[in-house]
Amino acid sequence: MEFKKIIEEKSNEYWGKYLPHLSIDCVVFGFHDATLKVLVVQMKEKNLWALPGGYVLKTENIKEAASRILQQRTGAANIYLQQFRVFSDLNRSEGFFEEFEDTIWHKQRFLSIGFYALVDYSQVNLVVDEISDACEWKPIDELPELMMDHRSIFDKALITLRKQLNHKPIGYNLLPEKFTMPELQKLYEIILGKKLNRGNFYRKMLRYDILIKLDEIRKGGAHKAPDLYQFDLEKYHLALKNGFSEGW
Amino acid sequence: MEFKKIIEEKSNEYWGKYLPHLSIDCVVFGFHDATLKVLVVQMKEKNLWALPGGYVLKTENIKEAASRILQQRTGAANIYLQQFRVFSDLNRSEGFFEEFEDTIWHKQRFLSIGFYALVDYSQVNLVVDEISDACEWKPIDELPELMMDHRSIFDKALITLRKQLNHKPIGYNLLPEKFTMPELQKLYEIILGKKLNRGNFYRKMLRYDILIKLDEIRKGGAHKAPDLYQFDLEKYHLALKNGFSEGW
DNA sequence: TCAAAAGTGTTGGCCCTACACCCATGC
DNA sequence: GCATGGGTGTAGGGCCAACACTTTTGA
Repeated sequence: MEFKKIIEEKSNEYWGKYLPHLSIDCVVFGFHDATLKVLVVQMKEKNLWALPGGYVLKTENIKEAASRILQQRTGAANIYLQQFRVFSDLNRSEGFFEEFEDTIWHKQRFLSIGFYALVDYSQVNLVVDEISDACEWKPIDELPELMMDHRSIFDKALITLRKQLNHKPIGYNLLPEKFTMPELQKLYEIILGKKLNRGNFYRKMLRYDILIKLDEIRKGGAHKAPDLYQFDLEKYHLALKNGFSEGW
Repeated sequence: MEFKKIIEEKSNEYWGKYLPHLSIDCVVFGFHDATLKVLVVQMKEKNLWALPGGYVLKTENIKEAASRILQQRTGAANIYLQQFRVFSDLNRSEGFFEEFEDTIWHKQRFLSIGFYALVDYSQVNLVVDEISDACEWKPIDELPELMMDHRSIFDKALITLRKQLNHKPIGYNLLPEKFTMPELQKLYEIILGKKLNRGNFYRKMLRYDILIKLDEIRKGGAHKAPDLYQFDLEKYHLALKNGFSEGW
């Protein structure tokens, strides 16, 4: 079906189902191939990229809404979610649905609640929905141009992620269950945006006493097989309560 | 006029003026008499205390809304404001306006955007409005019972304030222009909830290089007159960009 | 044999805590 | 003289950055 038709059809349904004026946009981070990636969707016929988002049912709270939106998009449940900011500028959607009637749902003034999400890249199966042409992971330094104010939503999410690295279980949620020390270091380096010294990183991580060294190693790669670790969840959450010391 | 009458009268006006389902609640901090205080208002006839709050005009963004709400309440403009969280639980207002018609503005489901505000206590003139009996500063450890989920809004604000102490101009906005080193230290101790060593605090503050020592001292008190300082705004904001090192 | 990973050692420096001591001064 | 404030000294410890060396091992 044509984009305009779909939007018009949805409109009536949405007015009854969702809270007006309120949307949710998600910045979904995943880590793969030593790269931090973000989920973006391409709007049908608009040839424009956007952050995955949706609306808040009249019968749910905003975290449930974000969770539902992402489950539809990724197939994954129990995604780690943090709200980080409300975007409320009057002109944030500008003339985006100009060609539609004023009574259409999408043409309201929307305030958007920004969530960032951390997912295990390997657990995600992307879903392309009715109003999008594509749904893809993009490296954070190769993001396409995003519609409306989604670029600044992303920017703010990344800054928040960086600040919370020592206070939230970010490593745990972005990495697969088993991972190597170089992978963990790479993740930290990307989020912080700077190189870290290997030896010092290794010692500091072990000193935190939140990792369990497994009896396995990762075979198959070139060179020496790296050791595998996993988080000691109990100690990890205990450490997060206090926050790790800052200042890398 | 009677509380019920006022509410009913406001209702029609509000439906036209404000965005539905959305409210703003402010946790306003002030520092006075070596005590961190919070602004609370007493609801008329309800004998219940609440955080000062309001709604978002259809023609303003949320920061403008919070600013307007606080200006009406305190007479002060240019108040330092930070949004920190959206509160969206379905039962957060419970049966608070039970005795009213379902169509009344106040009986909607509200999502509330939490702001914290930092004000110079000495610059504030409190205003009691139509639907409140009182508007008072209360020490943070002597807060009265608050309506709805306002207690948890306050709790979250205080936690946020503590976390942001080294990343936002919190000292600057809570203190008068000129202040003494013991006052500054007291403020830090209260926000952090622990005693700090005087000599070390003094050296650390000076090392930051964000204070200007004035040629005046505060006469009149008992004992030795303490030196007065003010913030070097330029250096202060520069330092905040990077964030002071954590870990008191 | 080469390259990546693992593990360890060392150095100097900074900052933190804790405690202690000095001086100044208002009442 | 006493309480408060201003200012400084120091000892010990922790962590950090930077650098360097060794060992292990898969392809």
